[in-house]
Amino acid sequence: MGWDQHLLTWFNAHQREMPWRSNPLPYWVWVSEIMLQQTQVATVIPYFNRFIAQFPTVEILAAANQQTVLKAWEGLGYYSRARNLHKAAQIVCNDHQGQLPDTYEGLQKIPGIGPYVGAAIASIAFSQPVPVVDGNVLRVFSRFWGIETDITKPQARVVIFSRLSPVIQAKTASNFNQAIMELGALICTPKSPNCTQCPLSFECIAFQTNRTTELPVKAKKAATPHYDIAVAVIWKDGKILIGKRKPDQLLGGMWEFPGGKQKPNESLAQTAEREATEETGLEIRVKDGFITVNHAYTHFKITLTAFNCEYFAGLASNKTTDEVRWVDPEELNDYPFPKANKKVVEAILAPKILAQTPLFEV
DNA sequence: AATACGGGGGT
DNA sequence: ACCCCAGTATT
Repeated sequence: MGWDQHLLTWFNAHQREMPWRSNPLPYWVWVSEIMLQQTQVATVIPYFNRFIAQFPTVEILAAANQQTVLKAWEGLGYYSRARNLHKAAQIVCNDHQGQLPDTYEGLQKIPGIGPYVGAAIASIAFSQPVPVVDGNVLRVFSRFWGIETDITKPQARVVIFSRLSPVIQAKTASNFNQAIMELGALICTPKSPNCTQCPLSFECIAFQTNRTTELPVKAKKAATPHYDIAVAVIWKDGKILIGKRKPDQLLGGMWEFPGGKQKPNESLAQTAEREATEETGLEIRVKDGFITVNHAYTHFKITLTAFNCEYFAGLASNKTTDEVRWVDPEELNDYPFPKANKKVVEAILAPKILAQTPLFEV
């Protein structure tokens, strides 16, 4: 029996339940695979269930507005995935009669679908014998075949894709691809792989030569910089000013409080006032800071401090954002906020019990 | 080929 | 702290 058969047998016995596995409709596979990019299964499951309940078909997704889709994506990150999925749904409905292309090449013409998702949909939804090459696959086969190509280099994908292509078969393409990824997630883990339970260990070069800690070869990432950020929660007649970030940038289409990076020789309160004026044209004055949030993005880290601010003068304008809007505090949860700003929203809305002093002593 | 792009979980 | 995660688009 070949190693691929051992893999499939193991998968039949050990695969996890996932909502999109119960019924691999192309639309479900599509949505799940977009969500699963750089995101663990456990994180995706609740988002997937809510998303399918809210947008049960590609037509309903296409008809939704982008803000609704971003709100459904709120907290999941990589928001270009949501913007591309929404745009792609409209393309599929307008140009493809609501049907996804059913080939590896055709799928990759759809926005947001690259080599991985193209192969995943082609194999899982359409039984095409195309191998997926994700982070799990790179790790599993670097070890299994003793490949020493740095898996952060594009070349590693080419090498492993071409070696898997003659192995994968149409009849079992869906399970074959999912089995490798499941093996990578459950057994052939980055640290301390569970080789004693691995169905491929009998032929695994890394295991047989005791090199599982040396493979895969992977270049280290540079340390990310840290920035101090101040944001202004500007109050006027009981409303708060928020801005919508421009599309196709970091956190595009999401809402935020005006603010930015602290400059040298500047207090955080001064940062909040300067940035708020630069971004909105308003004249404001900081009253008090009320929360500090630490947050890590992909390429940098921030410490964000939020200040309650008093409005003095000016007409709010969208100098650096797509749109600015005065909203009631109770309306804040209707808007999609990225994580760090969401924590500021929660602090605004939280009852300030601890800050209150008793009205009278007994 | 290199870089930008979120956020959560594991060690 | 650092690494990793069912990657893609852009340069």
